[in-house]
Amino acid sequence: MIEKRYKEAFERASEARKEKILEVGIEEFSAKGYENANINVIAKNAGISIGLMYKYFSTKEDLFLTCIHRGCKILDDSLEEIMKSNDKILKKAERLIRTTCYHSKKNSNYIRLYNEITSERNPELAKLIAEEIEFPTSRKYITSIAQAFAKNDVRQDLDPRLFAFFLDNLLMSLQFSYTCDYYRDRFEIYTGINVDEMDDEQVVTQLLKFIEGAFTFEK
Amino acid sequence: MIEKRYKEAFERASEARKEKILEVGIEEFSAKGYENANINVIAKNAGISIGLMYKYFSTKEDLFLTCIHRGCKILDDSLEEIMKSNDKILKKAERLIRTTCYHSKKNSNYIRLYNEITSERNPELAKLIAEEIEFPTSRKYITSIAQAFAKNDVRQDLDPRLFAFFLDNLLMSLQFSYTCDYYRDRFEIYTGINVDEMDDEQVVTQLLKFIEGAFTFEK
Amino acid sequence: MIEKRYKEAFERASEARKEKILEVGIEEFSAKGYENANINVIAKNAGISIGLMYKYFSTKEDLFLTCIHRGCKILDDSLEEIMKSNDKILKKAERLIRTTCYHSKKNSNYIRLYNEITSERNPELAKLIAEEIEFPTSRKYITSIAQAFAKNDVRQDLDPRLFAFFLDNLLMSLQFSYTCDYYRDRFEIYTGINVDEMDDEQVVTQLLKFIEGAFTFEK
Amino acid sequence: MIEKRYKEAFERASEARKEKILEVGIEEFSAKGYENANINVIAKNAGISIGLMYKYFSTKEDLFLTCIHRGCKILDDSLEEIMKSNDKILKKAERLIRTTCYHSKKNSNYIRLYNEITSERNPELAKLIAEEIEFPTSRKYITSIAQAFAKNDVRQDLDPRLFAFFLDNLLMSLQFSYTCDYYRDRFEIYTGINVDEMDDEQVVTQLLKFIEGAFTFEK
DNA sequence: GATGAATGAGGTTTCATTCAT
DNA sequence: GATGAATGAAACCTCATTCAT
Repeated sequence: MIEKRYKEAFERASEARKEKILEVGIEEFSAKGYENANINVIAKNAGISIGLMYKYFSTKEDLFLTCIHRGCKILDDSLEEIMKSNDKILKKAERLIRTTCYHSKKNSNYIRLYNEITSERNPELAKLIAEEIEFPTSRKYITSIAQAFAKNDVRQDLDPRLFAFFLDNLLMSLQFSYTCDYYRDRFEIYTGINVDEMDDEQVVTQLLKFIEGAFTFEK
Repeated sequence: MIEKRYKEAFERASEARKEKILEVGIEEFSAKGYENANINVIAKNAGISIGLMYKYFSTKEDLFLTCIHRGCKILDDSLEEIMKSNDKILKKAERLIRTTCYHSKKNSNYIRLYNEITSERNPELAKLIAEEIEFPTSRKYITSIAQAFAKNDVRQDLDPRLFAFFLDNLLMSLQFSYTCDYYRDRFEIYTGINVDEMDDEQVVTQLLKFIEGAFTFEK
Repeated sequence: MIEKRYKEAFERASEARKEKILEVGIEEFSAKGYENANINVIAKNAGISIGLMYKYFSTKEDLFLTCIHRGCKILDDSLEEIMKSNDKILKKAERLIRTTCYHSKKNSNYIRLYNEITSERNPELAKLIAEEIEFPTSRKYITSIAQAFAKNDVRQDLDPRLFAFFLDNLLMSLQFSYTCDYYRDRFEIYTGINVDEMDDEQVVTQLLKFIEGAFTFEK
Repeated sequence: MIEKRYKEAFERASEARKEKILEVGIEEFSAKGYENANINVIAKNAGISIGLMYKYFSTKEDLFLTCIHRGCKILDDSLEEIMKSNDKILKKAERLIRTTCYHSKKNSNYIRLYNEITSERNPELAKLIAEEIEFPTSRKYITSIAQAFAKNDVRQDLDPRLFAFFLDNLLMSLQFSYTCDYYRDRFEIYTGINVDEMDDEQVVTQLLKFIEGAFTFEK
C-alpha cells in the first residue's frame, strides 16, 4: 500500500484546492507523461505558487503518486459500484465493457495516467503502485469468478486467478484502446474503424461473446 | 509506414556498426525509457562519437524510431515464423503463448521497447509507429482467423477483426507480464506467484482454454 | 559594539522564550553554519511561528547576531571568572587551558558559533562582531600581561599587546581543536591521537611549558 | 588523501584553461564562501559555459575540492622551499613569519580559502581535506623539531608533535590575521594598529621572541 | 500578540544538439 | 568520414520574507 505521499500542509488545504491541484496534476501527467510534466506549470495552472506546491509535496514524484492515488480511487469506485451487485459474472462483465466503451471519455485522463504508470521503470515504485492499483481490482475479479465457480456458473476446469487475470487484460486493453493515442491507432488498424466512430454496441457484443465462450466452454 | 529516419551516412556504415548502434540504443531505451535515455551514452557505448551519431540520425527521436523499427522486425520475424504454418488457429495460438512464456527473456528488450511506445504521447508519431508495428501483426491474425472462419473451425458469429484484436490483447498483455516491471508485479498480484517461478505450463494451459472457449463456444 | 539587533517585541517576550529562541538558534547555526541554517526550522524548534520570529528579528542576520551576542556573553563570563582572580599570569593561563580541555564540550556550540563567525565575509559586519567579541577578551589579556610586566613577572622585552595576541591565538586554536570538525582532525594529524582519547593533562603540561617559556625566557 | 575530484575532460583541457578555472574558482570561493559562491559566475568569469564546467567537474563540491587542492599545493610549495633548508629551527620560523607578513597579500585568496575550509561542517569532507592539507605541513614541522631536539637545539622536555602543533597554531593565526576580515579586525583590536599599517618587523621580532622562548626555556 | 500559508527569485544540474577541426 | 569540446535552455527545488487574519 502506498503510504501518503503528501505533507501535512496538503491535508490542511481547502477541499477545492486539493481537488484543483490533483485535477491539474492528473491533466498534466496524463498529457505529457511523468518526465515531461512540469511542476511549475502544474502549480501555475492550479493557481498556487511553486513554493506552496513544495509545501504540499516534497518532490515531483510524490505529487505524481498522489495524483495516481486519486485517479485510481475514482476508477476503483466505479468498479466497486459494478462489482458489488449480485449480477452473474457475465452480466458484470457486460456492464464493465459498456462502462469502458461509453464512459471512457469522462475518465480518459485517469486511464492515460494509468497507462503512463505501466511503463514505470523504477522497480520499487512500480511494485508500490501495482499493489495500490491492482490489488483491489484483482480481488474483486477473483472473488466474483470464485463465486461463479462455486455456483457452477462457469466452467469447472478454470483457475480463477488466471482467468481473472485474462479478463482484466481484455478490459485493460479495451480501456487503453478508447483513450491512449497509440492504442487508439492500434484499434483502428485491427478493426478498420476509428474508435470514436465505432458502433460501441458491436464491440460490446463481440467482446461479451469472447468472454462468455472463454468462461463457459468446456470440452 | 515509417519512412526511414536515418541519414544516408547511416546506410553507408558497416553492418557491424549499424547493428551495434541499434543494439545499444534498444538496450538503453528499453532500460530507461525514451526521456531518460541519453543519446551521448548510447554513442559512447556503441563506440562512436556523438558527432558521428548526429551524422547518422538527425535527432534523438529519429534514433529511437530506427531502434523501434529494428526491434519490431525481430519480433515480427518470430511471429511470421509461427503464423506462416498451416497449423490450425488454436495450434498457432498455443505456439505464440509458449514462445511468450519460454522465450520472452531473449527478446525482453524489444518487448520493453514496445511497451515504451505504447505510452507515446505525440499523436502523429503514435500513428506512424502503430502502423509500422501493428499492421503486419494484425493482418496475420485477421487472415488466420478469417481462414479458420471459412473452414468453420471457429464459431460463425464472430467478427474476425475484433476477435483478432481481442486475441492480440491477450498475447500482448502476457508479453508485458513476462518482461515489464509493472506488469510483472501485476501478474504476481493476480496469480499469487512470481512470474519467474511460475509453472509456465499452467499459464499455457489456462490461456489456451480461455482462447479455445472464446473461439469455439456458440450459444 | 553591536547595537541591538532585535526588535522591541523581543524585549517584551518572556525570559523563557527569549532563552529558548537563542538556545535553539545557537544550536542550529553552530551545527549547520549561517548559510545552511534555516530560520523556519529555528522558529519551529523554538516553539514559535515564523511570523512571530519576524516580529522579533527583522532578518536572519539579526537573529544570527543576537545569537552570537548571547554565545559570547557566556564565553566571556567564564573568561571573566578566571581573569578577575589575583593569580599570576601563568596560573591564569593554566586555568584557561584546563577549562578549554576539560569543559569544552559544555560550551561546544558557542565555540563552533564563534568559529563560524571567523569566516564572516561581510567586512562591516565582521568589524562589528570582532569588536563585540574580541575587545573584552583582549582587554583582559592585555591588562593581565601589563600587570605582570609591571611586576617583572614576565620578560621585559615583550610587547604586551602582541603577546596577548599570541596567547589568545594559542588558546583560540586549542578551543577549535576540541570542538570543530576540521580542527579536530588537524589535531589528530599533528598529535597522532584523537582529541577525545587524548590525555588532557599532557596537552595542559606542554602548552603551559610553551607559554611559560615564551613569557619568561630572555636572552 | 583526496582522490582526484575532476573528470577526465578537465585533464584534457589546456593548461591555460585549467589555470584560469581554478584561479577564478579560488577567487570566488575565497571571496564568498562555499555556499554563496555561484558556479555559473565561476564559469562565466573563466570564459566557459556552465555545461562545460559540468563536463569538468561533477558537482560544485568537486570544483571546490579541486580549487582547494590547487591552493594548498601553492601554499605547501612555499613552505617546502623554506623547510627543506638546513637552517636551524628558529631561523626557519623566522622565514615563515616573514613570508606570512610580507607576502601574504600575494596568496591571500589561498589563505582565505583555507580559512573557509576550517569551518567545513561535513565531517567526512573535513577529514579528507584536513589530511590533504595538514599532513604534509605537520610532517615538515614535526621533523624539523625532532631534528632540533636530537641536536639539543631545543629544550629537552618538549613533545615534538604538540610543539609542532602549537607552532603551527601561531603561524596559522597570523596568516589569517593578515588576510581574513574578521581576523584582521581582531588583530587591530589586540595591537591597536591596522594590519596594513603595522610595522611588520615588530610582529616578526615579537613573535620570534615568543617562539624562541617557548622552544628554548627550560626550568 | 500570534499564526502559518504563501511567495518567487535564484541556484545547481542535465543533456540534446552544434560545429570547428 | 570522424571527433568530442562546447553550448545554454530549462527543470527541480530551497528558503528568507511577507501579510492577511
